[in-house]
Amino acid sequence: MTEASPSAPPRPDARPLYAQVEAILTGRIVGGDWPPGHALPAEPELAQELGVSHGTVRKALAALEARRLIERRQGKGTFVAQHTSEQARDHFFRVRDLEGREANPTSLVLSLHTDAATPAEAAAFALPAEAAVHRLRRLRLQDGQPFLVEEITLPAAIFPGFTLALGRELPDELYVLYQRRHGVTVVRTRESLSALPAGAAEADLLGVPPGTALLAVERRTWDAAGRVVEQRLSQLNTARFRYVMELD
Amino acid sequence: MTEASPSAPPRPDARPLYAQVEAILTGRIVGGDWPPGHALPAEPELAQELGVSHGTVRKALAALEARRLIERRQGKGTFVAQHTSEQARDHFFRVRDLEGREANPTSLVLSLHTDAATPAEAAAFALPAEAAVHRLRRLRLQDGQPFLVEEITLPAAIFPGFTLALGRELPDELYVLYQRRHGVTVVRTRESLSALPAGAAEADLLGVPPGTALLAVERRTWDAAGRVVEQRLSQLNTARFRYVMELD
DNA sequence: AAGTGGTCTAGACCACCGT
DNA sequence: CGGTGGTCTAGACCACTTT
Repeated sequence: MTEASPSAPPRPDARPLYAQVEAILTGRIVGGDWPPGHALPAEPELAQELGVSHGTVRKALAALEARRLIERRQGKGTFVAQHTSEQARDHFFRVRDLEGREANPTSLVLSLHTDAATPAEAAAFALPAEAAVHRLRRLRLQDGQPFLVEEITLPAAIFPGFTLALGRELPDELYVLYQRRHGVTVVRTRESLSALPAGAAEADLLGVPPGTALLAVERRTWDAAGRVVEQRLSQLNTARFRYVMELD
Repeated sequence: MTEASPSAPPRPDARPLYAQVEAILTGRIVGGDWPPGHALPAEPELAQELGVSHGTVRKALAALEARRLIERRQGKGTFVAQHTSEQARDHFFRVRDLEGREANPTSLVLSLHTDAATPAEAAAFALPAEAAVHRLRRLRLQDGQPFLVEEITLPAAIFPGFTLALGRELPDELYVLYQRRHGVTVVRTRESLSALPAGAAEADLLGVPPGTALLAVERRTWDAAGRVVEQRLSQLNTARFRYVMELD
């Protein structure tokens, strides 16, 4: 830790100590020193190693917990967060049925191939022009009924050799797979919602008349290192499901 | 504060001290002991009055700040939150233009009258059957162009004598008005989004062809005391504006 | 019993704001 | 300058989990 001695003259580090500790621990987690599920050192141990007090370590850990990078369990320890299907769906998948219950959909992969990024995609991902991206198109169904079409774009540089079995159901949430297979921990998304009439292809897939009003969700996704790691366009038939948001 | 003496036998209060302090302060704020904008006692003063340490008071205040019930300003003091137009819009109004800039709309009141709650409304507001509710219909415009129609329902018991000048622009966000004129502090909303074709009346108001896909937002609103204080249905033309959501 | 995270205290010092 | 909130420490004790 930077010295806090009374005579240190210029700029040790303008941020408070707990913020510095938070940054150090964030770096170790996103850098892979401690993989998902791994236990962090105990609080007194961290305090001694970093040369700060117990309380300062706890304040940093509280911030990491709020960002969902770690999980703390009394009596057991502190662990790097594992993305589980339930957590990922609960947190980032805002679709609920008309009674407010969470959807529990299955996924059908329609296509997956790799090609050159459009200029807009290259800009969004901060990639060179025409860098390789994977494009995934899938249909999500509840009780055998399709209700959501998604087109997902991933930079090949971040997801080398990304593969999925076509036409097969996906058991896990995609974000779990990103973490387990590619070390990508999703921590933030930004979504822009609009309403649009169903095109011929989407109408066919969703089993609705062309022109039916659909809810379009354009999502951009960031990982713990602050990189844009995914873009997706989802089109939702809101006859049986809604997009639900709580603000407080 | 409940005694924490080592010999207190049964259940003083299972919650941690800071949670008890938070509950006490919440009660004073929502009860009106300290109106919006009023300064709270200084931290050492609160600590002494409640018989807890400085650190415990600070932890409770941090929770109140996270809930946006108070604002702390270093060197000045801690104040009961004032809803300002900017804050209310920023936090609860998720509409942005296509470049991500915040909309800065004006409002046109189309109608305002009082009648009997529907059974669904009575249930939502926990009111007796056919209790009085105010119904407000308004149009929101940006640069003179309408883009949003809203129907707002308020329980008359919570908003006695609610009035607005018809056909006039509203300078302030409604939630500011709820707090200033009726002592209602909005702290939470839940929104359910769907896509639907524009009806004849909405199409006419928004200047779009009937059947145009609109984004429908059904909002339910709670105040700091946990009461449902508002329901509204907003219909948004997403040609120029989007509903934007950040999750992390 | 030992080790973990969770709570609480008492006190020091700093950064900012007003007079 | 005195008063405010913000940071940091050292240590005590509690609650929970595992051995």
